[in-house]
Amino acid sequence: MRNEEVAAALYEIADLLELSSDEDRFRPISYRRAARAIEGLAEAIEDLANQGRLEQIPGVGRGIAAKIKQHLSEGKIDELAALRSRFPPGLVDIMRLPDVGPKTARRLYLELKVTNLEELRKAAEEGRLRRLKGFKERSEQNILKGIQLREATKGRFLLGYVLPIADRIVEHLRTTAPVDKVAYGGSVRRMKESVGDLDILATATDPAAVTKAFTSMPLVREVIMSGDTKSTVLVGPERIQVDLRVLEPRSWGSGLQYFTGNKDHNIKLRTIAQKMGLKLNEYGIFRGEEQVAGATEEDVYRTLGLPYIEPELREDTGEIEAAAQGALPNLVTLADIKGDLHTHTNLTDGVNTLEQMAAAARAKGYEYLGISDHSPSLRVTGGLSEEHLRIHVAHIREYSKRSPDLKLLAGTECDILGDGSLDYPDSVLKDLDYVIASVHSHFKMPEKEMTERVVRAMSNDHVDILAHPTTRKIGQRESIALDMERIMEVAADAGTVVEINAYPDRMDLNGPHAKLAKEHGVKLIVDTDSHTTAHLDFMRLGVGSARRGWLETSDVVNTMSYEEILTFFASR
DNA sequence: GCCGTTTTCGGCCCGACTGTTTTCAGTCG
Repeated sequence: MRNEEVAAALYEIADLLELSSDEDRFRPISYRRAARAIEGLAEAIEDLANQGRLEQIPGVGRGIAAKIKQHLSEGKIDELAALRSRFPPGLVDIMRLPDVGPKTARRLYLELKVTNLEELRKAAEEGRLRRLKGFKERSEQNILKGIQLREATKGRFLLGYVLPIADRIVEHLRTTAPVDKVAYGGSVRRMKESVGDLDILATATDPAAVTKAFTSMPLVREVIMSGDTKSTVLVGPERIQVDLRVLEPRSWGSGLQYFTGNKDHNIKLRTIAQKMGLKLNEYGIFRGEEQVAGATEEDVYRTLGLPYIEPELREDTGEIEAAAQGALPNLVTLADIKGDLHTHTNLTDGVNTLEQMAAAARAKGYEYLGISDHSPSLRVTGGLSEEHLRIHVAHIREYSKRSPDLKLLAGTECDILGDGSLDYPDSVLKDLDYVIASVHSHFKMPEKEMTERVVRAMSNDHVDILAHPTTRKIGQRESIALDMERIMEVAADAGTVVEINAYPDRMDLNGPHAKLAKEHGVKLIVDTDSHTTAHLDFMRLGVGSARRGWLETSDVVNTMSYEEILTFFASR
């Protein structure tokens, strides 16, 4: 599947078109729409191209189809190459800073000769930005803050992006290399929402052959080092660092444990070993020279007097103590999830129809799917008017009635307006199966005001779920200023369900916040915020966050059956 | 560049907010 690669090229064309002031402002929109549709395809773009079906993709017409074909056959697109030659490559990075768009990026380039983030930082630090018309000291500070935020996540990648790559590499080695066992470790295995690199572990009798298979994978862009048991490569257009360690079978468990981390968790385990007169390292647990454990992770933990600790808990935030007391949670799993309640259709900013979304949910084996399209104030999403919502709801109910297996719930993702009021009147909200409320505007309110705003929304009796509470976008936008303790207190009091939004750049709430919610007795829901059928797969990421938050099935409302969850919302 | 029960041309992504503005351009969703 080269879908992501094609989508990336189209996104880049869109970015560069925006920088060209002489361009039609609708062209970038068209390219982005096509790129999103291609990302969401279940089929391989190559197959569609071969079958002459590219123009069946929504948003792909003759022009874009031709460019896709050129990309697939020649590995380049003439228009993209031409656009690239017009601007320095760093300009797109500048354009992606918060509060900076194409116009500002272009001016910074033309008027200050700034061509990348580093030069921009220098210009801001030297106070040169404020010389520009419309810029003051405040704008300089904002830009510096934006660069800082970007750097904090520099070289880090979204779990939602890396996890499929990890799966592919593991699968590739399993099928093409002489490995006995192979798995990924590191922060990916702990389901951290952003990860710096990828660790692959394997056992094999012929380590050199595994290393060779690893370094010659099609995905590899550069081989950094390649030894007998340890090698490092960079993969994909983002050049993500992937390390491979080939272990002896008797060290499989200890190696996997060691490379899963995190560091603090490992240090604590080694301390425990030490106190027992043992030594723990990546090769096993040793008493003197003698290896006493290491073949499996269970083996390692058991030898230290502990039950197995799930990877998502290994952050040294109390899991080792809980394990010692036999008080580890029985974590929720992906298989426990019976439905997804935060999804969009093409009536607002989703790509697929209601019927397509339902079919995809059915294919996942869900009992139910909730449709929650946007409310009117989110104009660009085509937020539904009251009248359109009523028609939509009727359509959803009619589908559900005809469907014996998968049931649909009619909901909304209703905007929380600046004053904490909701974007639909109560008379509309009361007729829905459930109501999701969320913040999409006025992000920069001070904490007190913002907290009161969200509290007011939660206090509306019709609001069932608070979606993506912090509204952060990883590496792009800071969390809004919220008193999270207060939010959780109010949620517990009002019975508001709080969402773990599994969309890769949101992952909101994150694990620690989810844990906080649980400690307040708040119920949570794991939702994908799907805008295409393919996005339903994000559930796995959200469940990862739930597990990082120590959540059990009883904490997560979409582990309930259809009847149970209907009753649950109706009784609130 | 795409698209079509208002259409093969002319709309589409509009309105609010922000910061710096003196009347608004740029950004965001």
